[in-house]
Amino acid sequence: MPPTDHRPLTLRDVSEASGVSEMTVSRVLRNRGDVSQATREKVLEAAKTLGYVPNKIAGALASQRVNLVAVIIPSLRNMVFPEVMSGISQELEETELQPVVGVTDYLPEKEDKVLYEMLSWRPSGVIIAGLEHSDASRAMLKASGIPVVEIMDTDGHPVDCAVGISHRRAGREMARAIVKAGYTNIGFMGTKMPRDHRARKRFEGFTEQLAKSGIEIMDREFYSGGSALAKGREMTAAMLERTPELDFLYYSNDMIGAGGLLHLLDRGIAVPGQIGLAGFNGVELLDGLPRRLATMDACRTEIGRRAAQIIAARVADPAAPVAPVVELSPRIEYGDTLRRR
Amino acid sequence: MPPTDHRPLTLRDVSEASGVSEMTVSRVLRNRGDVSQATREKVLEAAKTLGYVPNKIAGALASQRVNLVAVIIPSLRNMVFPEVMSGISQELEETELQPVVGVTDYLPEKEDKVLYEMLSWRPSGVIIAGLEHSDASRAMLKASGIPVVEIMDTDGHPVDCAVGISHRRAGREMARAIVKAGYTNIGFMGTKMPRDHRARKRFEGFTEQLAKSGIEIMDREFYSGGSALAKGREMTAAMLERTPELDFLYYSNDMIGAGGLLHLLDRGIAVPGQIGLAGFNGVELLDGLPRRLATMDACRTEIGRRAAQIIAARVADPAAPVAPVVELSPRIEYGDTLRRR
DNA sequence: GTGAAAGCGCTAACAT
DNA sequence: ATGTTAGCGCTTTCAC
Repeated sequence: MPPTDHRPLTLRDVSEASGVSEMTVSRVLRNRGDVSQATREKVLEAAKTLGYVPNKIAGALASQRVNLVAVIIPSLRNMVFPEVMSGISQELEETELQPVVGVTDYLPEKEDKVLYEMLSWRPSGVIIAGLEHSDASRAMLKASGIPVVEIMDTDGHPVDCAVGISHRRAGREMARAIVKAGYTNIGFMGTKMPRDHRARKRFEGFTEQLAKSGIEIMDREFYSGGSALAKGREMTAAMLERTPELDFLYYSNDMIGAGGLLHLLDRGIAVPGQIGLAGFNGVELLDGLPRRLATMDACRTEIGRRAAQIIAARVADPAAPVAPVVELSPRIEYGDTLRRR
Repeated sequence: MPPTDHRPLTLRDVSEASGVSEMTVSRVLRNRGDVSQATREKVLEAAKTLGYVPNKIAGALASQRVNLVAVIIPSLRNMVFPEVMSGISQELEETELQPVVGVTDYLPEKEDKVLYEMLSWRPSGVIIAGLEHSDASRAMLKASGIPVVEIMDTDGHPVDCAVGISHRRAGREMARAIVKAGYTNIGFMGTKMPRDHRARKRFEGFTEQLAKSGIEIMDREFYSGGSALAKGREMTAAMLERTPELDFLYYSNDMIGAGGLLHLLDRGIAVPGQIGLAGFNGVELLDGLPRRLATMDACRTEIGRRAAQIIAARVADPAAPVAPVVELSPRIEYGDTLRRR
């Protein structure tokens, strides 16, 4: 076997193999312009037998167009983001655009880096989680001149436009429902992530609203690392030990809430009679637990869809009108752990 | 405000702003070659104040190098894959390489499309889930001339090389452990996914090994869609109704296994005394359930790491020696649902 | 319906 | 240490 030095095939190779000019080959491969049926077939045939794969790098440089949409999210391990991704993919499937994911691990420095990296590929648009970004990132986004949609959160000022829910409001509404249901001794558990602005805003909205009813959180605890389910169990056990008079536990996510629920059931504590529970996200994952945890849907797929729609519309027509902020309205799902009044 | 027509900045702009040749600007921005401290600072200053972001498309075309590694997986919604991704990211973090994800939804046609799409960006390597690909995909991978690592599975013949576990063996080993523990009336539950070759291979290995002990599966059921936990519950209930003499249930993944476990506990059935259970994957997610489900770790992070290492090594030195197949050895985790003999 | 020429924004290779 | 030249593989534009 000859030492096949792997020079990738070029348009020229297809051109020579088919006896058609590079230009016409290019037209056939992109379905652009009029090409006779005869030449079209010759070209396709040649391209296929050679195994030609077009070079998008050269194409993008020449055409100044890149069909990529940069999607920048904090993590893939929190089910929320894959679900947003699905919404985005579904919507972009109908277009020429393709999502490309970058992960920041909730680190602003990494966000800067990932964003810079992605922008250097000159994508057609950016979808980025959250409204809190470094000055450097905001500057890059503004200077990029491409459509930018900030997702998940609407409490703040987008660079370009935003699609999400108000986490502050979500926290307030949950507080209202809990107070209305007659609970007064309330504990909070969440993740120890100062960078998780959305969890923070929910917490703030929650405590503010409680304050309006003259209620203050009786106990709180934050965790990091490990299995959320197990942590929910442990934290709940510890908190009830410490503060036995609690009658409601609000969790910053459904997984730790589920852990808490399992602990209470193990202990034979009446839910929601003796102690009520609520989480956040509405993860389908948990359907199938002995009780359905009260929660609030974060509208993940819908957010992805809407964001993708905006990008697609702006790519199709840069002058397309865009609402600066699209705020979706999640509803409380009472499930079986928050009594209704 | 003048109608800022957004021509993105080029090297030339930085060159003019700093009074340094384009070539030297390029050198500074890439930390290549000797540049005096003075010019370096001038250039960095100019680039920063202008907000210049290099154009990787042009860079890649000129240098014929693209620091991207294509990672092609069936789904992001199955936690297995984000975990593999983490392993890959961790490992690539130390290099210049960057992972780019493509999702196939377990559809061969989509795999062809995604692969073609990614290869057209001329990545430095490909990491792709599974060993089963269309002829078209195998041909593309071979012709690409770049390192290709097929992951997750080692039962078959890789195009280039593979890192994973033998799912057939995993199925056999679980069968052996179950038989050894004295269970004989065995049921199986899994996903209705003819495309999930790894689940299929586990099932095949499982039944083959049982056959050697003269045991045949007594009942089986496959589901699709919906929450795995809930489905596990339902299927388990239905199966025990139908075939009450079952004393062991083997699930193709931990989520449905967990659903089954919750059902049995609700019903007050002794686990693993009356009925034993086992799943597959070793998802940390589930730590915190009332019992730890017997399972087998799929070595997800490790697989990602190893695959990334291979790509990185081959990019650094194309002649680097590579083992054609790296087979990791998952161990049975007995947990609390499979008695030990 | 098809082709030829110019150039997209960078970097390799070679000056100086 | 810095600059010059010639492309990378395509697409745009214009000519036929």
